[in-house]
Amino acid sequence: MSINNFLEAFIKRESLFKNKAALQSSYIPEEIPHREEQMTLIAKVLAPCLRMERPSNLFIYGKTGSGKTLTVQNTIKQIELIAKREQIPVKFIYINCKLKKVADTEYRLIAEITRFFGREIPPTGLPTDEVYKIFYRTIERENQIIILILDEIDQLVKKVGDEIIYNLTRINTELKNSKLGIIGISNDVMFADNLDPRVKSSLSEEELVFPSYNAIQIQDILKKRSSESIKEGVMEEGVIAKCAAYAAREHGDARRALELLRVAVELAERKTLQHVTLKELDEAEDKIEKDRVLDMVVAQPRQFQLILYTIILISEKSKTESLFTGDVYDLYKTLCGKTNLRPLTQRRVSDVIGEFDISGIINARVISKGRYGRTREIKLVTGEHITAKIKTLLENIFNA
DNA sequence: CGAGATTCATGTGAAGTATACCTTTAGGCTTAA
DNA sequence: AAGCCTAAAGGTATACTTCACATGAATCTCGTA
Repeated sequence: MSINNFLEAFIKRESLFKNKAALQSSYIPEEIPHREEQMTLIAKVLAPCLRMERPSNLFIYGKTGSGKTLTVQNTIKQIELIAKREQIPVKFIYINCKLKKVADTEYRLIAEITRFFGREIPPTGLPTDEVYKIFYRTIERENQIIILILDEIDQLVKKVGDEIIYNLTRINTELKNSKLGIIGISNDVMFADNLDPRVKSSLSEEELVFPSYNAIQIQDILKKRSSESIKEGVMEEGVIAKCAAYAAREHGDARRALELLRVAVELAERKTLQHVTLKELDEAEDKIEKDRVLDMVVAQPRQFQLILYTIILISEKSKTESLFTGDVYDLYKTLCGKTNLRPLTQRRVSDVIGEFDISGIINARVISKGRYGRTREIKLVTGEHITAKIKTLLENIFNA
């Protein structure tokens, strides 16, 4: 079939979607099922800002895909609406702390916040307290309430310590015109326990836990969203139930379930099918995982990619045996010679492996082999054919 | 045989270095009066 | 003389290196039964 034919056919064929946007992760639905309680609490905590009072800081936990971000955003949207109508100067700033090169250090976080007020901050070069001063001045220019939402705050604190949060909460004492409230969102339930008690008490003046969804609730969510976004009768019997079951298996991650559904329909559409069957669902699960990992790999710096490549090579050779930092480093060094890359030190490589572990591409555990020293035991966590995909991808990068 | 010492390979923290980028300042040149 | 541009000076954050010490269980050592 020529491309032209394909495109013609594509236009004539009816889409299986009614409103695809409703399945995308950026979509904020009008209603969030099973989260009424949490929404009211957030609203109660934040409400004082409509009277120009500083709301209590709020700390939220819950596993990924339990609706934390969505619920917060929805509540904010409503408050913003009222604030706008009543001309109350409330400003919400949402920042995801996980994003590399955006908000993963103290400097970058403050710089990023300040950027929300239209003030450009150079990527490096200024002293950090200078950036703080710019931040003060910018928000003090006008009388306003600022609510700062720090998503995945655990990642940030894990990397640079809890002093930032302390500084941020303390800013209020120095502000005259404006007021700052903080909402921290964390996936890690244990996170708060490792905080400095002072920081902890000031951050979690109010606390809120999002329980994971169970299978029935997920199914509920899926039904609701799919009726909004997908045409009637497209989903074959049992597909949604299966989709919910997949998600429930993963501690009730609703985001994942919705993505699964979307991709499954997309796949069916691409195959010019009229219905989505369980087969597409399985393929979708595979595709999502593959895309997620591959995107992550592509985004890594060269050195990181080469280290990952080494790990894949070694784990291929010795399928069952565990592999250790030393082996990786040796092979990595020789590969560096071939690729014309200056090898990093073992110290650094050790850190890189640690970072891979955090990002979830590999699994690295520090073990002691007794008489034979101490090292990290490294395992790939991706499935075999995905690993193969990564490998060819990396080979292309290094041959080019 | 078992408790304690030893050992190995690398984890990990602190301090130092290179690089890239920022602001300030001091010329040096141009321009207008 | 005032204004503007440029380059050097002095400063910072970040990624990485260097140095030095910490770790923890398998193995070894040696005293004891």
